[in-house]
Amino acid sequence: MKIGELSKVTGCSVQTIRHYEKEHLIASAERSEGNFRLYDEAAVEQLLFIKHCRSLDLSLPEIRQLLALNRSPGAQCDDVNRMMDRHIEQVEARIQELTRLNEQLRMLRRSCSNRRTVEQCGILRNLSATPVSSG
Amino acid sequence: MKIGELSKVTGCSVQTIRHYEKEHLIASAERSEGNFRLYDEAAVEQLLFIKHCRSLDLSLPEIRQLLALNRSPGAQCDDVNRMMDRHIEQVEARIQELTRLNEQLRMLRRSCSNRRTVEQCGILRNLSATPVSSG
DNA sequence: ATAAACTCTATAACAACTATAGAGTCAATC
DNA sequence: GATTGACTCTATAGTTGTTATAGAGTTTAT
Ligand SMILES: [Zn+2]
Ligand SMILES: [Zn+2]
Ligand SMILES: [Zn+2]
Ligand SMILES: [Zn+2]
Repeated sequence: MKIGELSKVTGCSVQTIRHYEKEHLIASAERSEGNFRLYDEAAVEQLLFIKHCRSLDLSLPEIRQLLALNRSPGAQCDDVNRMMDRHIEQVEARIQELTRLNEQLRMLRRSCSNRRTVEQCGILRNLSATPVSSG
Repeated sequence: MKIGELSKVTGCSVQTIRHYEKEHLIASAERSEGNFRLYDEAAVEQLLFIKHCRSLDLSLPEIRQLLALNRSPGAQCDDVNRMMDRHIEQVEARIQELTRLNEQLRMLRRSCSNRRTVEQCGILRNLSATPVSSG
């Protein structure tokens, strides 16, 4: 299987696959006589694993760590858990941050009722005022 | 006022201020005899405006647009409103996305109860399985 | 005169891709 | 056998909003 087919099968772009190889998320593929990368089913599996992780916003270094653990099946999985906990924390922190932001944005948006000139625009006036101290 | 003082007063780093100048968010500062940038109170105001916008996650192009509108006080402020609406939409979309993500992460996290070996780790097993189709 | 603290420009790094350019490979057609 | 088209290769730059350098120049104080 050449890289184009792997791309179709997995839904990862060709460049992304090459990028993952350069970043050592997948092993360097064997090459054909004409220097084309060649892949097998194992590559499909691994790429889908990576894609799944990415869909959960895990970073490439985090995924690299998970892949390494996956390769040493005897190890304890405390490391995996710690990583997941930290990652979940960060996601939740980001949600809180965006939620606070959203409230401020909606409040700001309410301060303009269209059809005004910029001069009287509550949005711009509020943006010009000293920002709300936000931690 | 030189750039270091402006930085202290506004809380923007020196590099950030130079960056904003390059990106035309603030006008090119006048220079001293020794080629140092010189600022006045208006620069402080404008930088605080930008900082306030950034704290709301408005992008630099968006801020550039707001600043331009601010400079033409006769214009209608429909543009401002449209931008804010779009921005709010995006923030809310991101919140939803992260919330869904968070649920999946927590579910995944529950599939491992520590002290197991990686081989039996529910997290890694689930990550290896075909991802949940997520729109 | 010299040192410390500041400023200048230009450039690279960050994350995770995406998009080019320019060259090479392969299969099929004429 | 030459040409076309689809594919692949490497290398490089762009995305976003900073942050961090390097190496040089300026100002202020001692
Ligand atoms: Zn993470
Ligand atoms: Zn308005
Ligand atoms: Zn926006
Ligand atoms: Zn586990």
